Amino acid sequence: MAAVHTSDDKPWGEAVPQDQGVRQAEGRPGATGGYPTTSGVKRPGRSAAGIKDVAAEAGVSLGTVSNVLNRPHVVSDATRSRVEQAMASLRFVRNDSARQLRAGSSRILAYVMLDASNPFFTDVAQGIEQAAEEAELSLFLCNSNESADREAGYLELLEEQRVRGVLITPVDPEGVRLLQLTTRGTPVVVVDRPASGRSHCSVAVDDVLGGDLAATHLFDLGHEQIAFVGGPLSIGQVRDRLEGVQAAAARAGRPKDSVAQIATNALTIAEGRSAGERIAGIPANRRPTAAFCANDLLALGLLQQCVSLGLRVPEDMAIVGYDDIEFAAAATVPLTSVHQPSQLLGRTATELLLDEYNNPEHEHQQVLFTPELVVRASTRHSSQLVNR
Amino acid sequence: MAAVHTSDDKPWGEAVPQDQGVRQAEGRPGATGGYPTTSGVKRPGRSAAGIKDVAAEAGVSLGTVSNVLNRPHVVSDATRSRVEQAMASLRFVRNDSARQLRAGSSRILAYVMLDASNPFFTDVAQGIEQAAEEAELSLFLCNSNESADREAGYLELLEEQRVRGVLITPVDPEGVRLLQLTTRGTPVVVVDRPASGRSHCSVAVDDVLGGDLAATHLFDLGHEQIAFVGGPLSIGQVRDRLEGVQAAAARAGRPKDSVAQIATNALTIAEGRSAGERIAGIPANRRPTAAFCANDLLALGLLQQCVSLGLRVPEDMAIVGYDDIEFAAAATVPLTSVHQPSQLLGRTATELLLDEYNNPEHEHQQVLFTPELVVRASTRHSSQLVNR
DNA sequence: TCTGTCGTTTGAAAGGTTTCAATATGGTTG
DNA sequence: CAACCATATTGAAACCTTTCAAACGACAGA
Repeated sequence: MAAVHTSDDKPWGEAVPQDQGVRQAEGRPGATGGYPTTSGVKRPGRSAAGIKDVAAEAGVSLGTVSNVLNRPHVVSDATRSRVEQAMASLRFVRNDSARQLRAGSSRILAYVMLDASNPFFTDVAQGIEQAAEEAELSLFLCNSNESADREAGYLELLEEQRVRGVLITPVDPEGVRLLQLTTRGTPVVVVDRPASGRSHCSVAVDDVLGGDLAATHLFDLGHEQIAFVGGPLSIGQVRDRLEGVQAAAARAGRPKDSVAQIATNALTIAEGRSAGERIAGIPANRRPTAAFCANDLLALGLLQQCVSLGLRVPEDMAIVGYDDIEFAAAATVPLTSVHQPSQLLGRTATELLLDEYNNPEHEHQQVLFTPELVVRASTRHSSQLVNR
Repeated sequence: MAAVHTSDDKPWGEAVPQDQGVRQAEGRPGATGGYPTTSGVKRPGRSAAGIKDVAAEAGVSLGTVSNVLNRPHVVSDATRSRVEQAMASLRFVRNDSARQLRAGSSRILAYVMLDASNPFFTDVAQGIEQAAEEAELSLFLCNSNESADREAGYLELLEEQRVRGVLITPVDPEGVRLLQLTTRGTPVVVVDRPASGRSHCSVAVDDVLGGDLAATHLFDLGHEQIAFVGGPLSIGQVRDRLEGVQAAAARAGRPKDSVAQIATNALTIAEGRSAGERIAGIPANRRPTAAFCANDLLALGLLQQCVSLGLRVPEDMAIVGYDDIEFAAAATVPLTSVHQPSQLLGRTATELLLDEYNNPEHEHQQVLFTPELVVRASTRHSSQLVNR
């Protein structure tokens, strides 16, 4: 029973082979070979002392123990400490399922995020978390990872869990599930998209304006030909930002073809690189001199590819991103980007959610924030290097 | 009741003022001013149709409805569809608290992550999520954000929720709470740190070896003086990586002072910049010609600062990071980095957790993966630009 | 017609907590 | 000394589901 496992026996199911060696030429392989494993023992097994056992141990009634848990002030100091001691010695852990079943209310909020690996959304999550903490609520993060199925699964789960409320940046804002939630009584706030109907609150940033700001900035700098890098257009944010670009072009009296659309399949770094390749492939005389990317990931990929193909940024190619994530500001050529108040977005969404829960007079709102352009070196000639 | 709110009345609690205008000189302010809000109406109110109501509506017994939910095959087609119809018309949502209370088991896993905004951990989370999905379990993410309090709060909550298991990259690996969990019967797997005791499984990467790989690489390239950028040393990973560096130096027969320690207060981009400033401030003849950073965030900050202060990378300053996050590979000067199999880490941890739950013979294991050095342009002279 | 079998449905118990009206215990006041 | 009060504690009901032994009905075989 207390045997020590050797590394060739793998008691925990499928083996996890380790790819090893150095990826590229130079490195040293280091100590290759599998992973050593050792073992501990004992499995305590959920003993599950309940409130009842605690009561018995402390020589009081059920109700008193419950009071210690929920209304400590009504119970005398002596009894309370006796009960607390009993809890400790029995290793009592309150069963939240039972509590919630009886009490009806949960202290949990959930944020179903579109893509946990995009720093923009983790920023939003941070804002939510702060607001939740102030309200003494806990936050669970769920990553739909842009899969509608996963999103639906999480929504179902959260509904069954009777969470206090759900914040979500939806894959499909028109999905039935979202409506279902509110219809059946779980408050929902949509983050980073205006709500489609009037069935819940939403908090978003004016993406059309954001696109406009970016394009106007580039036109003001004298660029005649700019590229809009982004896609697919099924993503509302992308559509809106492009619309803003076109509005800016129109307002500035530019011809329709002053904006070249470079379509991408997703808003990722890899797609940004691919876009960079395509742009660099355009003959220099017809090549846009500036690119506005639908988000910073694309912009970073684009930036990298341009530099690696010998285009200078911003001299040969000015770049504007969107979201203003930390990595955009931290790029070797710091990126000009359209800043969204991401934490504030999260905080506001949470406050709306709480209001919906607490305030019987609550009425759904669509809050729209204003984005800001943050100008950095990627659109500013190096002669005027005033970074940071 | 269906009144439309004007923007100067803020029914949802504390006002959220919007900072507006453009950060730096160039931009256009765009449409400034507050946010317009509109309102919908109606609050459905948790009506809460239960299994009982469904049974009544469908004219069957409680047990039958439960069977439809849990063992659909035992109930006749006719009854089943009748019940399903009743569920739909009553908008029935199964109450998971009650289910879990009675059934005892939860289908939820949780990953308490150290820092949701560090891509390394979201990569780990991705691996966990995949493995969880294959086992038909759901994953909740909790962000301790490097706060021991928050971590403790989450652990308590998860324990009360009776989740199936907890994966965690702990702030404090020695914390009592962690022990408590396992003692009381919630399976725990520690991720990215070897478990301290033998009370639970752990999955980690050999950080000493990683540091060794990095330093050896730099010494092999001919660097005489290298800097180790990282801190605080209270973080185990940092200690180990530094230890690896020193081991490499010793093995290569380098003098003790061939490694300069540049201490940081955290593993962030900002701290990386600050380290860069300090390094650049060293007189050129005594300045290290290479830096190994305890993680990629530091390395990115360092890279940016060096370039902005006129040091060429890698010619004047070679840089090696750690974690090999996507942004490291995507930097304008792609970063050499010590790769950790982050997704695999998550997947393996999950498999260990499941084994602990399913297999009565389970014994705790400490799995250690081997890191790999990925060489990129930040340590390779541009003459041999073979990036990817 | 009786018995046994199979597929379906039922009824009641159980799970751990919270809530609340009711009771017990001392202590004060008139 | 009785009546009253405040404070502390109790007991039982309720929350909604799952589980499982038992009941049921129909039907085949004897």
